[in-house]
Amino acid sequence: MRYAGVIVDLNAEELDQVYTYSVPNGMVLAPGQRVVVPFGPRQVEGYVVRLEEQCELEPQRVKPVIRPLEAYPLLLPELLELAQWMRETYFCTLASALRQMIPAQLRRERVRAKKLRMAQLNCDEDQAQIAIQGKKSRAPRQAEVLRQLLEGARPSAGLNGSALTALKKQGLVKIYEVEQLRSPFRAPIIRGRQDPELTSAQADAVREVEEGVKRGVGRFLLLGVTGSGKTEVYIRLIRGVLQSGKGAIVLVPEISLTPQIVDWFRSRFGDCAAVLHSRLSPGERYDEWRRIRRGDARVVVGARSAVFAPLEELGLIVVDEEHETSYKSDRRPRYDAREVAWERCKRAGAALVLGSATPCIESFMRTDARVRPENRYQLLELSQRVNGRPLPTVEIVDMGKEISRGNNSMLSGALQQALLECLAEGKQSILFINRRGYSTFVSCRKCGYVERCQACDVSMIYHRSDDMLRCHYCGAMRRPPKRCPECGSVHIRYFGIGTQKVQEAVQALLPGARLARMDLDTTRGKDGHEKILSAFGRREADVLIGTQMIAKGLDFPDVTLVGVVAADMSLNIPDYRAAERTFQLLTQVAGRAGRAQDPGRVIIQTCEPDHYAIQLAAKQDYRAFYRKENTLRRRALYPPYTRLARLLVTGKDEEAVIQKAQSLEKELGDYLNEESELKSYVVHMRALEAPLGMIRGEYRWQVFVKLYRKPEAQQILAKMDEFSREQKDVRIDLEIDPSNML
DNA sequence: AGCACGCCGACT
DNA sequence: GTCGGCGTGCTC
Repeated sequence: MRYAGVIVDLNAEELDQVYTYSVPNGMVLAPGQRVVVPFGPRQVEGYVVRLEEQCELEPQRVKPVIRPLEAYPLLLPELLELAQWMRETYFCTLASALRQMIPAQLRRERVRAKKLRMAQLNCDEDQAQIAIQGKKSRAPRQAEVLRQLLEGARPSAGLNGSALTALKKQGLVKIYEVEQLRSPFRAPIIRGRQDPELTSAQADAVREVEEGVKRGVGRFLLLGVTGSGKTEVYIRLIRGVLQSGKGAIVLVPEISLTPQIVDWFRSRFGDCAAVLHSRLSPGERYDEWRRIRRGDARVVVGARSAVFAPLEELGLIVVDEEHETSYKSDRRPRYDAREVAWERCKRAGAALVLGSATPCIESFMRTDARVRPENRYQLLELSQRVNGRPLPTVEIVDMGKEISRGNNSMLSGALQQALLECLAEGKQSILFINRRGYSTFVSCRKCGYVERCQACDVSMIYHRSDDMLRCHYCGAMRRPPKRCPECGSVHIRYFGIGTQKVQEAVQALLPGARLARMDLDTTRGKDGHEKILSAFGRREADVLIGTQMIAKGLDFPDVTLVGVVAADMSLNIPDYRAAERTFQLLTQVAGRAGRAQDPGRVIIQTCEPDHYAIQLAAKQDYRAFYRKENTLRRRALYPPYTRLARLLVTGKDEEAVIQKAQSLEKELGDYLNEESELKSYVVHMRALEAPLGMIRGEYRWQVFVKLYRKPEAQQILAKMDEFSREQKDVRIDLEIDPSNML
């Protein structure tokens, strides 16, 4: 008798164990295969994790496997191991880790392979000829089908009809089905695009990775200024991996997975490339996944979850723009794709390359020679733009001085001048506003009253298009007041900077210019994002005005001017990463300018011209920023020197939320007193109202725990996770080093 | 996670 | 009397 160890596909703590089933005679199973098993009074899907000859349980307790769901194992052994690691690291059930590794629609059989019915002759040509003659008058459809099959064509009609069934019955044809893959690629492949010659710095980086891999070094951080050609390094590394018969995964932030990027990868790797992202239809996603699983596609480009792509022989994982927050999952399990990538690479003997112009502080710290070798990243550097194009010149404009000079416009004299020149020269410009929302709020000039959303406790934003105030968080709408609700004054002022106000100011300055605006409002439709960018790329607009979302993306060769309207907006939010975010944003934005022949010009407007994040972004000096920021983090005991864990308590009942947060603090304190050796790993602990005390009508409190980064501290995190389990009245969510502290 | 069982209150 | 609310226990 054979037995199968099965993880049932139910996400509950009590069920997070291996159940043993007997394998009926004649059923062939392998680890990684999905099965249907009886479970209590019903049937559930499960994953076979191991096969055994022996079974410790009494025979009457063991039930047989009902059937396999597929004829082959969906999960590779390597991914089964990875799921085990995720369970321990992210405190999730094995079932929920395994769920990340297959297309979601596959569960409960909501998606199937698309089958194409095919027919082939089951007799020799002479017999077919005789049959055609015999059927010509009595069964013309059958004769036609046979004739087409004889010519080697797929019968054009009647593949599902009675003619074919009749032929099959007579034994003249065989009917079979093949899996038809739904390809998500729209454009035909443009083949034969030549790989360009590498610069010497690019070639060095490629060589260093290849040599490092031979010496057993597995992790690399590619620090490359914007426009230095990191992608070409990735491509060359992938070519090497393919040559050795292995495959590669390229992770990119979801926002950069545009059809252009996808087509571009296709043009370099042809059918060998597969793409996995959220905009694929369930069928497309399943079929791309199948192409990878079957080994037909060996280069996978995708967002976060593509780190689980079922490539059997993995040689390389690339994480592009590694500082992006989207690599951390915002749902349970809250995995970090960069960590998962490394664990997977270790098991597969593959190399991991993280690339960015502005790596996150945590990552860059690991390039330090003092870091233990098993945790260290080897640093690779591309410090020049390709073709020796200069970095754009960056000017910082002090907006405080502008106001004291009497310029109340949101566009400084320098920026106005530059916009005029840029338009006169027939070039394009980009204006960047780095925070929707925080901008156009309504306030009273007399008493300072600001209109706020009652449900979310943030200032409401004025939208000129429909003359309404909107809440950025819950979408609530209200008419702006004519008089101040506090003091009755009529001096209501629309304060701040939004994309619409900038658009109006620019239109007034450049009446003939064509403007395009890009923010959450104008990109709402399907591919809205895409449409605006490609229109701008086709030069259908002279000035592009937008938020965050234009900081990344494609090269626009005709853009010679980039203006940052208010650089300090993201600087003053209560988050220890505010300076890092601002630096990253400004550096990325500045990199948009002057990517072709013309030197670029960047103008940064700010009220804090001396802030190091702004100064060093202007100089595009990542290393200096790193040194400064690293020192501050060490002094203030912030990550990477510590770990921040927070239990976020949310709920509609304010009293219950506050009480729960405070009792959590107490329970955790009691636990630490019991396990006194753990206490020394805690820097401090506090229950506080969250910076955004209310969102969508729910109150928010948090218990913050700052821990030293020691393996022993994991126990404290496990305890906190235990506290975060199902509660009534409130919801509790454990986040570790949250990417958003609000 | 989801189903059976069981114990209580409210009704055709 | 019976229907159905949801707390409790169990699943190889």
